[in-house]
Amino acid sequence: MDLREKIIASSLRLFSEKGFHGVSVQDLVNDSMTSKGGFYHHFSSKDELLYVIHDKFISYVLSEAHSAKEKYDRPMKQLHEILKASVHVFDLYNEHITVFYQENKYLKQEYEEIIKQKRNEFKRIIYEVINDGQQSGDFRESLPPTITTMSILGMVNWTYKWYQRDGDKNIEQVSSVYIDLLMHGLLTDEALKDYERSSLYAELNF
Amino acid sequence: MDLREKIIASSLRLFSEKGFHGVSVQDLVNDSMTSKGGFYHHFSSKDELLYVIHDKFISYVLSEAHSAKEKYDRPMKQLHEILKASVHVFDLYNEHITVFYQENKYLKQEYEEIIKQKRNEFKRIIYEVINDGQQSGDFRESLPPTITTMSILGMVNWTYKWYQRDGDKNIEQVSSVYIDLLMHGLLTDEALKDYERSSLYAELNF
DNA sequence: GCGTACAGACCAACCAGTCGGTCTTAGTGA
DNA sequence: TCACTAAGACCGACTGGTTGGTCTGTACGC
Repeated sequence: MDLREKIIASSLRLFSEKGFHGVSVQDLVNDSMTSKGGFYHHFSSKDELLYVIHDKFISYVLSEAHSAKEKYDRPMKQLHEILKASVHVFDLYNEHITVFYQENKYLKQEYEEIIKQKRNEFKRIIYEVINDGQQSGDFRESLPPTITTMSILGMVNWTYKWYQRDGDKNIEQVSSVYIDLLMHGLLTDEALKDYERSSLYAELNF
Repeated sequence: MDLREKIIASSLRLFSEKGFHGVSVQDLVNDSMTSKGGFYHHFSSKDELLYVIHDKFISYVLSEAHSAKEKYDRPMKQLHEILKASVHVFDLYNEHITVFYQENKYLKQEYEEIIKQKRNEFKRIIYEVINDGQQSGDFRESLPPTITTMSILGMVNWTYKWYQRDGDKNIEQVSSVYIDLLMHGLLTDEALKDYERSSLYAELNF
């Protein structure tokens, strides 16, 4: 692991524990066993480091969401796959996500705009699936798609506040509950029957 | 409005906009048109001000949740009422909540413990309703109550990230969607029929 | 000998909190 | 009624400590 990665690893641990403002560049430098010079050789500022962490996570979750969506044609199945993949990311990038949601207020405007765009794209993917699903008859039409999108995002994103890798529930159990709850919540009676007959339902892990 | 309230009002606006660390005591003092002396006459530290904001919100939401729960005996109806009341608080205390969830990492330990206790009590109320409802047959038993509780909390709490008082959706529409989604997600087929026949369902505002 | 990777002393800016002081108001006693 | 006192409310210059970032080096591979 080179120095740049060591600094990022230290910052992830320290930022997610004490917050961006609770950790000084000197703390970072001590923890990763380098120096101020070393730090500023790799990053132009403390703010850039914060941006790098943000971008690494959001870019990853975005690519996962895209490929999950492309895997199926039917909205019901797309949603299943997107939920599964997005929640799984919380297992891999738990610390990135904690920093992402805790400290995004402190991103400098130039960085903020790049991140915002990617975050909106993620939102758009889910919105489209909901919308398509209402048109195709998978999802109940009485649900307004904007609020529904935010409900789903809330349920999923909140995971970072309480989920622990070494807790008594694993991430597949978590995503199974989200999927089960949301499928019952969203699907029409007929689509729900289809869903419960499908292989996707069978592989849920309670 | 006395000076203490003016300082709190300024801090709510500035903290929720720029974050706790993005606002200095001097900024606060300028905005509320007082002085360092005035500030420290009313608050022992910047941290105490942060605590006061936290406590005001969490104490309110807790009392609302308690009285919502006491209003009915049947878990299904208790949940309906708790969701409605909790989401409504987001309309009243939007700025408090933003500060609460954004800056709770930076609460000093002495304050943190008081807040944590109240937050856990809120969690416990929902957990109990879910648990009671599974025993009474209102809620599907295949859902693990812990993860289910956190799913609900996530959906509700995330509201602060996107809801705007002057947006095109009002808070009753938001809570109606949450309630509709969750009732379909949680209730057994029979309980759902009961629910849709009830007056609570009739008053939902889509 | 030249560019890249890193070291660490140093600095200017900022910030939470202090402290000596003023102004207002309420109470008291003659 | 008025002089005096005490206390609470508020003021703002000042301080000690911390922090992000800079700058002058140095070691080393090519």
